[in-house]
Amino acid sequence: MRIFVLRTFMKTIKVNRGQVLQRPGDLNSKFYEVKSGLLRSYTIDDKGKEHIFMFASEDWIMADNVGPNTPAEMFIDALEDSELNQREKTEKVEPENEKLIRRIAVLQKRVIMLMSASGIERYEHFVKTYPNIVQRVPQKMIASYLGITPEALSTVKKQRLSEK
Amino acid sequence: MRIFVLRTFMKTIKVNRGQVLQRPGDLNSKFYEVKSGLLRSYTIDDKGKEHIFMFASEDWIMADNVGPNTPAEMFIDALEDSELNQREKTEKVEPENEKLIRRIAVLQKRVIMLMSASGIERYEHFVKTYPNIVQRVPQKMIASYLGITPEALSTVKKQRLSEK
DNA sequence: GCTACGCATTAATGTAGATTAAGAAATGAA
DNA sequence: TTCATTTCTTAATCTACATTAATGCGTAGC
Repeated sequence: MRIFVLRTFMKTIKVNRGQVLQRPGDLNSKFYEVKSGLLRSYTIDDKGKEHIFMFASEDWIMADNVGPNTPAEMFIDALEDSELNQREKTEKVEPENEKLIRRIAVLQKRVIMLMSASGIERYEHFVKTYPNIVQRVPQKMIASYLGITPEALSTVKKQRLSEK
Repeated sequence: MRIFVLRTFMKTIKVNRGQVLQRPGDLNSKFYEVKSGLLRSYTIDDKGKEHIFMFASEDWIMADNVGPNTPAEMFIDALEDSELNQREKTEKVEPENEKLIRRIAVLQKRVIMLMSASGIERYEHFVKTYPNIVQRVPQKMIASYLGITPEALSTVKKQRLSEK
């Protein structure tokens, strides 16, 4: 039993192989439930390289995990002719859900960083995002979080410093 | 307004720096809301190397994202003396939440794999987990999902094959 | 049936970061 | 404060994977 009556503007749509459903920067507040076919989401980094974030086949949900009315981070397109249920992200969400969605957004960013950014770039992103954590834990734990060795972090930090 | 009255056996606890709250394999069905202090979760790979999955400071929630009554994947310990609200994962969850939690579990696994497994190991895990996807997309997209180049995947697959 | 384009494979070479090791600095316990 | 332990830095060497490039293959379109 649900308490919120969701005014869900659900629409069933058919898309062809190759069709793009979302581009980075779009204020697309939709997500897609795959009834048949196959979708993919991916980013393109500064070097022009594609990084696939996820595939979604039958019964999976495909969404760019950013809030509604936040510019999209990723491309979404169809790898096969597909049939989808399209819904709005703006459906009322409970506060409990909101926390989970925020956690998914953090993890999405983390995966993208791990796949497309160098050690020093991940470090700089971390420092910007969690400045308070940086001051409270030893360097080697930050290295461990970033997926590099403390030695590499030390070396790479010095290099970056001397460049400025 | 919530419809489910959650019988939440919430308990406020204090832990000292260094104290371990959870070990891999534990059937620990608890999660922790950090009131003060700092927690960390991490795995140890086959080579004995630590990989920090997340830090949780004030107002963050620390949880090993596996279902209740599923053996834990990670260590959780305190990096500072901390005060925590401890709750049970077994609180009633809505089906909507359940989907989100499953997605978080998938992402958690993905991050751990990216940090601690080699390309070929990630490939083998992917094939085992999504055998149907493997057959439906070109190799180069699987490589992109895994975070390696198609060339590397091709080479490494051949090596593995000749070893068997 | 061709033709062309995307895909897979292979090999040569390059590089970010791992590993190892040793000394310096910081931190914590007594 | 002192001693011991952990953490950080630096440097030399090593390795997994990236890059580049060339070749052959499969398949969709003509």
